[in-house]
Amino acid sequence: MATEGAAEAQEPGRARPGGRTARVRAAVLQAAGDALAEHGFAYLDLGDIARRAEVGRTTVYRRWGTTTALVADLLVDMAEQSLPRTESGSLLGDLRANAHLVQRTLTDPRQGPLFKAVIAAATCDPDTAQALHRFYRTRIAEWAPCVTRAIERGELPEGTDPHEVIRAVSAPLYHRLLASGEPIDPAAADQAAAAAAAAARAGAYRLPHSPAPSSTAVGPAAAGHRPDGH
Amino acid sequence: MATEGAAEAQEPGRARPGGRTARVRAAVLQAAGDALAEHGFAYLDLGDIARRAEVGRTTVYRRWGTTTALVADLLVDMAEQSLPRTESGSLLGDLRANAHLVQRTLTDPRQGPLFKAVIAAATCDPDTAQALHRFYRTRIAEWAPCVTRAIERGELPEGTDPHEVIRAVSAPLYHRLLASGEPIDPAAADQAAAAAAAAARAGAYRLPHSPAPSSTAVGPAAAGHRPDGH
DNA sequence: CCACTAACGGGACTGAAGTTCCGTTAAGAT
DNA sequence: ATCTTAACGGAACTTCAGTCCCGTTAGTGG
Repeated sequence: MATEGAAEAQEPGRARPGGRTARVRAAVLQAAGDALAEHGFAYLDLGDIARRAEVGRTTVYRRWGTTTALVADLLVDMAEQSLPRTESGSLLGDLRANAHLVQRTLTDPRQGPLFKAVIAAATCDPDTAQALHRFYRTRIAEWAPCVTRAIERGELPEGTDPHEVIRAVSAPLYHRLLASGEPIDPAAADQAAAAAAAAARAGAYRLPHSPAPSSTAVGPAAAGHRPDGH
Repeated sequence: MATEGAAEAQEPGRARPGGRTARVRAAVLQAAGDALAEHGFAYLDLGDIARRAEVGRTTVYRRWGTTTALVADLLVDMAEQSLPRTESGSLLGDLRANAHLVQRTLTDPRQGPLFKAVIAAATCDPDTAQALHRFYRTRIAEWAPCVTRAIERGELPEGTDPHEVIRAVSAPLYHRLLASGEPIDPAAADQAAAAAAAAARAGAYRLPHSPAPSSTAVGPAAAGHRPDGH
């Protein structure tokens, strides 16, 4: 899935990735981001992208071919730009920082619509979906350490899945963005962080095959729910 | 905001909503659902819908005009079909039932892709987004009572927002469907339910202006998560 | 049951998305 | 510095989604 096959090896942009080719790619991805943020995925058209990027229409069709493939490449680009991450002393502090970062991103006039569009594109094409999953995997991995720290400090039960905790912070905010339509305000971010922290402390994110939490007396949620590894 | 204005009042299908018109709508919505589930929103085309529904191409264009408008109408239709809801005795039992219902829906070979497509469409058009929000509002409202019961039983703190708890159950599953790509299996459903229950017990979903939980300090989840031994 | 007209549907038309062709530009190798 | 050819880009061409026209069918009210 990851390494390019023989077919893709002869695609344009691989033999001479320097100078002009790189400039064209940057301009096109920039234009694609702008167009997606402005009009949404449905009204994305490659001719418009070419005009905005001031490159030949033919070039865009040859190198990317479809709108979903272009979005997939955009996601690869986005995954490479990682954000600086702050570190407070406590789990809740870190999760709140993460939640507020996501909150600001999703309400940003450019980023919010862009994320909506990118997710829409991913629902239409498996390769684009793969690219999106990778993007989130890298983003989540950047924040996982703060959960690992919390486990080491004894704030969370052994065997808690750090990635799952971080995803739990984002999930309600994305649900607002895409499904419920409820406002994505700082209060929502606080709530998301608090809920994830509480659930994590209660042992809701322990891996299925993790050691039983005998000494780490966690709340009633864990007591009632024995995660049957089936 | 919602009620139809003068402009929409003269749209086809309103003056004579009986017999043929209703049959055409049913056939078209059915065909639209099939097409969305099969190909995704990006490849949805109204000519194809007309062929599948065995109605005139012109009819589809006249009554709905755009793919997003058709999806919006489909969502109105989907909102009208409510699902039967079971009732166990406990909060966790009810939340797990809800989580498993969502899990089964999102992994269903037809429903899963359909929901993806419908959400993609909603990102591209405000009216469709409104229709989607309404759809979820009705679905969430159907399940909210079980949270209200839990509050009455003293399982959850006063002032807990029932809708928010139900949304918290769905959110991680939708995040898997649309963003992370992690599997949506029964274990994920259990986890989602357990996390929502734990967070709710800890008071994470109390309304901002709700009475301070001094006496209502609900049991061990709220108080007992303190890592005493840390 | 009949008249009226809302709504349907076939077919021609149009404009723009996407493809193909081929000459031009510049990246990378020697 | 020079050569090779990967990659770009203008322009003509093709295809088909979306529109328009107008005759036909069938709800609805009298």
